[in-house]
Amino acid sequence: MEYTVQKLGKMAGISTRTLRYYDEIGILKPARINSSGYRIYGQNEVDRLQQIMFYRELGLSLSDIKDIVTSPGFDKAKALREHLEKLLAERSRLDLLIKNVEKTIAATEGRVNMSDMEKFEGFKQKLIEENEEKYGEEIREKYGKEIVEKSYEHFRNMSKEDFDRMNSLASQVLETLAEAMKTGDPASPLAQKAADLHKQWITYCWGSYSKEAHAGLAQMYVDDERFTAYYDKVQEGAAKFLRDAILIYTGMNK
Amino acid sequence: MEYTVQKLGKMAGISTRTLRYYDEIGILKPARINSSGYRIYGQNEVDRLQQIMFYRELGLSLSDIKDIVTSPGFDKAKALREHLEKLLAERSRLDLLIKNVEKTIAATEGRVNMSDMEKFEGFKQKLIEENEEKYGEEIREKYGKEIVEKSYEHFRNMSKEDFDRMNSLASQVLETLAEAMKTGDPASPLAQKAADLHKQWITYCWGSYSKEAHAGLAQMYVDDERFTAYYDKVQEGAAKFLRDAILIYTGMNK
DNA sequence: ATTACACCTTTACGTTACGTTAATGTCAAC
DNA sequence: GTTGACATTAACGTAACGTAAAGGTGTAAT
Repeated sequence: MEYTVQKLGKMAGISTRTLRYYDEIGILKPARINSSGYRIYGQNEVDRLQQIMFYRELGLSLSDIKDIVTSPGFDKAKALREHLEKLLAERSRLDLLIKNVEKTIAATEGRVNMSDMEKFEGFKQKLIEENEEKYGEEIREKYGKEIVEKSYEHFRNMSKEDFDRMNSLASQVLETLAEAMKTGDPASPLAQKAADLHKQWITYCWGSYSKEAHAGLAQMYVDDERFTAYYDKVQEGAAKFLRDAILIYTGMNK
Repeated sequence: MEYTVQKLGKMAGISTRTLRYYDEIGILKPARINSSGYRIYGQNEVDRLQQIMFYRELGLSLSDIKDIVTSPGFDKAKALREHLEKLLAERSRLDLLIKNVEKTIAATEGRVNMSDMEKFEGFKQKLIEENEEKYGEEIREKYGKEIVEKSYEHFRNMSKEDFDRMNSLASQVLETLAEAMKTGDPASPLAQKAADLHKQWITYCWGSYSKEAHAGLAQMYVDDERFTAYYDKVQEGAAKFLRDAILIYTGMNK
């Protein structure tokens, strides 16, 4: 049986370009060239191509494969062992890369979260200021700028552990809030626990605390839909419930 | 502080060619070009180069790095996660390659052993023929060529299981021989068991059996130092002991 | 005979991240 | 003025093909 490039290529599942390339580098030459210059392959070439494909699947370079298939007495086992060494070295290199990339991703996501948080906090501070305006000049004068400055400062100097503890507190708030809502009572011990956790969380965030700001923030959770959405993912009405609990907690409900 | 290509290259531990290339692909352009056409880098460029080197160590392509360092709002975490995906895929590919190469090496070495065995057997047959000449024409006429032909044929058609069983028998011969030698008596049951195992081994090797050939081979174990060495690794005198046991077993000792 | 279409050919650029000449210009020192 | 260490651009080479481009061949249908 004789084959042209395309027939042989289809048999082996490779392109005609590949066959021409293999001819070019002398790894698989056609049995003969016909009068029109066409490459004609025979059974021997099919066999050799199968060998080539086999070694190629093992990831050997064409140069190595050439040595193997062209010199009959070639030490194939040695070539394979050397190839294996290379593969193992490459895998070690990859393992190291993967570890480092994973570490970097972790750090980067930390940073991204930090950065998002920073934005979030900045936004929050701005809202607090706006809010305090509603509550009156005297409060803003007393806490406003000071809190903002301290908060920014605090946030920038926050350690990884502080950050983790802060996030942990944030989830605890959500969890406790979910439980507390089953009681339906913002004055219930569980609801007050949620308010207390929320206070701790604020303290971590801002590095300082004041009832007024706390109550102001709580009101904002209801007034600003962006916050409402955040807390209402626990359950509908969660933002309102938390505000009520905090107002009771801070004694600002009277 | 200002740097020329060489100074910056030394700082970062890279070649001047690399810096020119980075300029060419627009990943790190010098702060300015002086009147002689020299590239002059400043602090910003040092910082950017450090970033580039960092991502390069994580194995990212320069094209990806370019995106990261040239557009400030680029989603680095996403790029890293995608990169990680690629790395993990590449490692899976490597794992598969490694497994296949290991399997191939095992098979190849198996084949090498087969081939070595074949040579060994061919050599043995030759010796048997030579030996039979000593024992007389009539035996060679009767068994010689026939055995050789059959043996070759048999060996070539041997299945993997046959081969494994044969090797298993070979080790059993050595084990039993070691035990038998403690008795010191080639006529002892254990020594006769060794001789019997050896007969089975021969039957597996040759696909046929004759007392004469068996006894002839046993004598060879003593006469030819290559065989002597093989059996004497069990203990000194093992080849001689085995020959005596076989001579008794075959009844050729009288 | 012409035409269409599938097949064949060679030549050559593009891919990645530079290494390596080659040919040539610049700067500071002797 | 020359030397030697620097700088420049231009160019090829690397691995294993993919992808045109430009053109010849084989055969079946018109």
